[in-house]
Amino acid sequence: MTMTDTTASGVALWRRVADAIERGIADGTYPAGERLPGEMEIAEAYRVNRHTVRRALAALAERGFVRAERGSGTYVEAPRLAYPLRSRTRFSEIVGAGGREPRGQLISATIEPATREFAKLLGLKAGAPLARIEGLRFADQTPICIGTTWLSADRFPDAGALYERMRSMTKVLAHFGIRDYRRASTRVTAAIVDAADAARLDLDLGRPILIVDSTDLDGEGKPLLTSHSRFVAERVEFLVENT
Amino acid sequence: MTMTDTTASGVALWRRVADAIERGIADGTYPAGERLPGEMEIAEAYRVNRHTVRRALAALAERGFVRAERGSGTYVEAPRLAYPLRSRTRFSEIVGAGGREPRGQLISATIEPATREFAKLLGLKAGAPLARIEGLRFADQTPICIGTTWLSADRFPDAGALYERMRSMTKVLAHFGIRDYRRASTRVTAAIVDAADAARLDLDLGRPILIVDSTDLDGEGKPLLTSHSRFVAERVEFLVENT
DNA sequence: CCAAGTTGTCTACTTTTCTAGACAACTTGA
DNA sequence: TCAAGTTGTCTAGAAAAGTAGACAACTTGG
Repeated sequence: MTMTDTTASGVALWRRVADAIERGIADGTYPAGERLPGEMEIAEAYRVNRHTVRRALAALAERGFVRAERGSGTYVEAPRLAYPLRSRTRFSEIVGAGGREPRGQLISATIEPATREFAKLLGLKAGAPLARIEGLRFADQTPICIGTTWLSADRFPDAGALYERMRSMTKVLAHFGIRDYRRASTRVTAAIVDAADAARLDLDLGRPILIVDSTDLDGEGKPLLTSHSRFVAERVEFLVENT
Repeated sequence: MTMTDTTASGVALWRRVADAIERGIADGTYPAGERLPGEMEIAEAYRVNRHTVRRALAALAERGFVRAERGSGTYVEAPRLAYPLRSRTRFSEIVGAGGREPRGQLISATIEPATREFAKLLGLKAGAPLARIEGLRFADQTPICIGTTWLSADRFPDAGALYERMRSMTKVLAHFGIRDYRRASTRVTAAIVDAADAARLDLDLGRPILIVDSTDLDGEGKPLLTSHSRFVAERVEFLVENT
């Protein structure tokens, strides 16, 4: 594509460059995490001044599509995943709705006795066996979040193994005959990623994460599971329904 | 809407004004044929210089959306209906595809004996009874064309009454079990509208029309009907598939 | 450490867009 | 016929967008 466009389109040059680059990001020409061509190179490609390219990149950076690193280059940030926080929130559905491929990967599955806190959350006795399932979730190849889920090991035997096979908590619950469940509470905070999560999320140290603590209820309103998820802040944006 | 837009959007002021007016035309704020507010009035409404408004109107005029008349005002030209001329050409489908509501209205339905010419076209004997159906077709409230259709009165009894009820030739044919048919020949010419058509098409005298003569065949390749349509030139543009 | 290459920032200039005002040419309705 | 209101066309200037070049600050790889 060249910018040898004599048509007075009424769209600024820098905007056309920005749009072109954004298309390149969306269609995979510039994959997430990759380095864009240098400003000079882009300027030559579009036959435009370097400052015009900088204007375009600044606009893209503002929107979170790219990130400039002095002395190194400008890098593609995966477009943020629009993540609605509703009572019926399913990772796989949300990612799929965004036209991306959801994937889950088991990190660990253990059984541990319920603390008083978890027991209260899940309506169990303290010390009751809990399955603790930790999973890494992707949209396409991009890690989006790490989620730790606790649920009754008595009610859901072998939940960890099932998750490993099915790669989706929704499917695990369906396996136990639970066709529908809903979000009872959602709490959102932010923090700096710790080293373990940073490595798994392919994230630099010192970067922010969004933390979502939630509890889901089954059809009768009984607590089903509770989870603690850490989202890469720069890869998602939560949409809160204000009804 | 005001243009008190401090966001550096990268879209020229005149373009935003033009887009706003175009939306107004599309959504009926400025109905086809109506006079737009004066340039000064538009300029004040959008808090913009009159020359900027003129730039916007010039762009719209170039695209055929409006027509300026010195001393009088600027008038809305209905956006031209993109009308592909294919082997499978259905008025209702084409108009519907353009997001507009197709409508047919019967003008007259008579039975007349086939002239030698029509007999040859339709593969009938000279003098065989022909249904002659004249209809006015709209896209939304805008008259687009008047079509006169001839078809065998023996094969399609009461075609006129059916058309009056169904308001679509496609549906009339479907009623006789004809699920598909295709355009055999299409001939396009132009002329000046006559008084009778001008009145029905809500068109000034002296304005041009596009004349389409066509014959449709059924699945076995036998002639089904032939028609003579007069399109308001300024309301359609034909798209010819160059394969 | 150094050289090459990158982004960040500054000044200066040109070109285009937008604003401002005046007046001509024309239409409309009283 | 005339006055009011419209679009068409000038000139002029201010504001914004784009170009051009230089150099600083920084990263990377040898």
